[in-house]
Amino acid sequence: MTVRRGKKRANLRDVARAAEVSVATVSRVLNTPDVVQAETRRRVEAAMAELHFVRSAAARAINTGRSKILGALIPTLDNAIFASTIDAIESRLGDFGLSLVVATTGEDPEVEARKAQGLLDIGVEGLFLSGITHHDTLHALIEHTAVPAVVISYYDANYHLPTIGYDNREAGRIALAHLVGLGHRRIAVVHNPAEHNDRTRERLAGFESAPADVVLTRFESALTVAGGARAAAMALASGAPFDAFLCASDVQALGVLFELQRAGIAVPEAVSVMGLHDLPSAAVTAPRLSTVHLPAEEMGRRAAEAMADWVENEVPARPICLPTALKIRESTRRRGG
Amino acid sequence: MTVRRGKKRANLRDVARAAEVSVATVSRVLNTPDVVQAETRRRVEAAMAELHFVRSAAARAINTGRSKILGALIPTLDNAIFASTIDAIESRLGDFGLSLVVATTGEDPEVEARKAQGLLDIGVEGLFLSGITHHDTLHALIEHTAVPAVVISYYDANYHLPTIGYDNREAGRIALAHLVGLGHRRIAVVHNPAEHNDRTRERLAGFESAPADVVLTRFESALTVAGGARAAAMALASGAPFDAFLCASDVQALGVLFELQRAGIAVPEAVSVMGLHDLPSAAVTAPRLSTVHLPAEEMGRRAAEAMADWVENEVPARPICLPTALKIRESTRRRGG
DNA sequence: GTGAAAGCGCTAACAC
DNA sequence: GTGTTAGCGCTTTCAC
Repeated sequence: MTVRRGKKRANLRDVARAAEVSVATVSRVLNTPDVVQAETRRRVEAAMAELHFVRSAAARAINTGRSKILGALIPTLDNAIFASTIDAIESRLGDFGLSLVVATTGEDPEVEARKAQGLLDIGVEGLFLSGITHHDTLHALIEHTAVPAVVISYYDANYHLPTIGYDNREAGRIALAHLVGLGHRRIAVVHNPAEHNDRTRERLAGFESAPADVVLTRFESALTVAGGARAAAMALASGAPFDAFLCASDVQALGVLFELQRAGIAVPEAVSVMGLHDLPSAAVTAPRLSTVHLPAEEMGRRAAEAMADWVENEVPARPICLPTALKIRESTRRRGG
Repeated sequence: MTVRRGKKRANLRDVARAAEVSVATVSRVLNTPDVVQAETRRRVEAAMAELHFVRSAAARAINTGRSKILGALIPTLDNAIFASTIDAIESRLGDFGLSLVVATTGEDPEVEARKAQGLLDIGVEGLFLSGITHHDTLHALIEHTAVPAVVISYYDANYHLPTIGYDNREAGRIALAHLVGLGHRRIAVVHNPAEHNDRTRERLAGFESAPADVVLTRFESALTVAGGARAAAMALASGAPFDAFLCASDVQALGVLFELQRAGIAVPEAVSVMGLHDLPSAAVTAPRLSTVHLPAEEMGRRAAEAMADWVENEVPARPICLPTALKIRESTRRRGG
C-alpha cells in the first residue's frame, strides 16, 4: 500500500516538466549546479521552489548506494556519561552531511545485537559501538555485512575493530594512585555492575594496581546518582572505617557526595572522594570533585571524523588512544591533613 | 558459508536465483510469509541465510513510501532534561518498528530549521519538536511538506500543531505557590535565557502569579549545573536577603544547592530551594530537592504512540496535557520554621 | 501458490 | 549543455 498524505509531493519529473527541461538537468542542478547554464538553473530552481520539491532520500540512496546515515549503539541516553559524546558525534557528523540514529541497548548484548540489525535494516552505513563486549551475533553481523564499525570509550589496538577512546585501566590506575599518594589505605570502591561493561572492568583492574597495604572494599550498584548514594550508604552501614571513596564513574561519585553529606561526614576532611570521568558538573559540586578527565567530547569528534573518512573515502578507521588527565579539586585531601 | 566475491551484497534476485524461485516469491516470504508454501519458504529462507541477505531499506522505502524513520529536534542532548524523554521516545518507537534520528539545535531557531530540512532530506516521516517557538522557515517547511509533526514539552490546545506535554505555566505556579505557602516572600528566581525558550517563558509567567507582597528577583544564567551555581553566587553577591531560591529547572537547582553549601548557607534552615522538573537525581541530593514533577518519560511514550498512530494509520496526533505534581522533599521549609 | 513485469524517484552513462 | 535512457532493489498488480 502506498501511503499518500495530502497532496502527493512533486518529483523530479514534475519539476522537469514545469521548468521545461529534462530530468537529467534537474538532477544536475541538484548535484552539480555549476555544470548547468545559469539561466536554465534559475528556471529549474524556480520550479523546485514553486512545487516545494524535496528530493527522495530513498531514491537517491538506491542509486548512490549511500544513505548518509550512521548508527550508534549506546547503553543509555538517560545518563550524562554518553550525552556529550553523542552530542559531539552528531555535531561533527553534520559537518560531513551525515546523520546519526542512536539506539539504546540498556547494556544488554542481545538487545544490542537486535538493534544493530534494526539499524542495518534502515540502511546505516556505519556503526558506533560502545566497548568491546558484544554478542556473537553482532560480531557475525559486522563481519558478514562488512559494515564500517568503530568502538568508542575503549582503547585496544589489537581489537579486531578500530577502537577510538582512552585507556580505562590507566585512568583507574591514575585515580587509585592519587588516593594512595594522599596516604589513603582503606578504600571503598564504588562501581556499577561490570558483567557486560568492559570499561568498568578495566577501571576496576586499574584500581587493583594498589600496593599490598591498601585495602579495597567493593560496593556495587547502579550507574546512577541514586546508585552511588546507595553504595555509599552500604559502605557506611558496613561499619568499616574508610579513608576514601574511589568511584568508577563521576555519576556515582555525585551520589556518594550527597550520601556522605546526608550522613554528616565531611569531605574531604573526614574522607576523600574520587571520581572518574570529569563530567561538566564535577567542577561545580560542593566540594568540587577530584577526578580523572576522560576526553568524551574529543573522542566523539575524532570518532565521527574517522567514520566520515571511512564511509566517504573508504579509509578504514585506525585506533586512537586519547590521553586522560588527573583533575585534583577539593574532594580529596591528604589523610589526616 | 559461501563467500561472495566483490563487495556487492546479495539482493532479492540473488536469493531468488539461489532458491530457484522468482523475486516475487522472495518478496512474499519477506512481507507475507504465510501466503507462501512452507517448503518454498524454507528454501528461500535457507538461501537468504546462506547469502547473508539484508533487504535494502532504500529500495523498500522507494516502493512503500515509508522510511520508518522519525526525527527529533531538541536543544541539546548534553543535559539530563531531554535525555529521559528521548530515551522513552526511542524505546516506544521501537515497539512499532520505527527508528529515531535526533538532531540538536543548540536552541537556535535557524539551526533548527536547517536541521529539520536535513532530516526531511534523509526521509523522515515525522518530526518531534520542542516547544512552539520556531523559525518561519520551519513552519513553512512543515506546511508545504505536510510532514506529521508533534510538539513536546509544551501544551497549548490551540497551537496549529498538536502539543503533547504539560502546562509549564501551571508548573511554575505550583512551585511558586508552595514557596509562598511556606511563608517565603523574598524569592530569588534562577532561570535560563528565555529568548528562544517558551517552556522557560511559561514557567516564569507562572512564577509571576505571586501575591503583591512577594518580591521576585531574577538571576539568569545557562541551563547547566554550573549555570545554577553561578546564578546563586550572583544572588549571594547582590547582598539582598532571600527566603528562597525558585529555579526554573532542576538542573540549575542542583547548582544552587552546591553553591549554597559552598557558601555555608544551610538548606532548608536558612533558605529554601525549589526545583522544577523532578530529575531522577533530585530525589537523592542532600537535602533532597523539593520540586514539581514533569512526566518526561510518559510524555515521550505518549508522543511516540501518537506519532506511530499518525504515520502508520494516518490518524493525526491530538493535544495531550499531562499532569504535573508537587513533590515536597527536604529542600523547602516554612520560613523561620 | 507462484511468476512476469511494471514501476517507485532518482543517478549516471552516453549521445547529441 | 542538455536530453535519453538504462538501471538501482524492491513491491505489487495481474496472470496463470
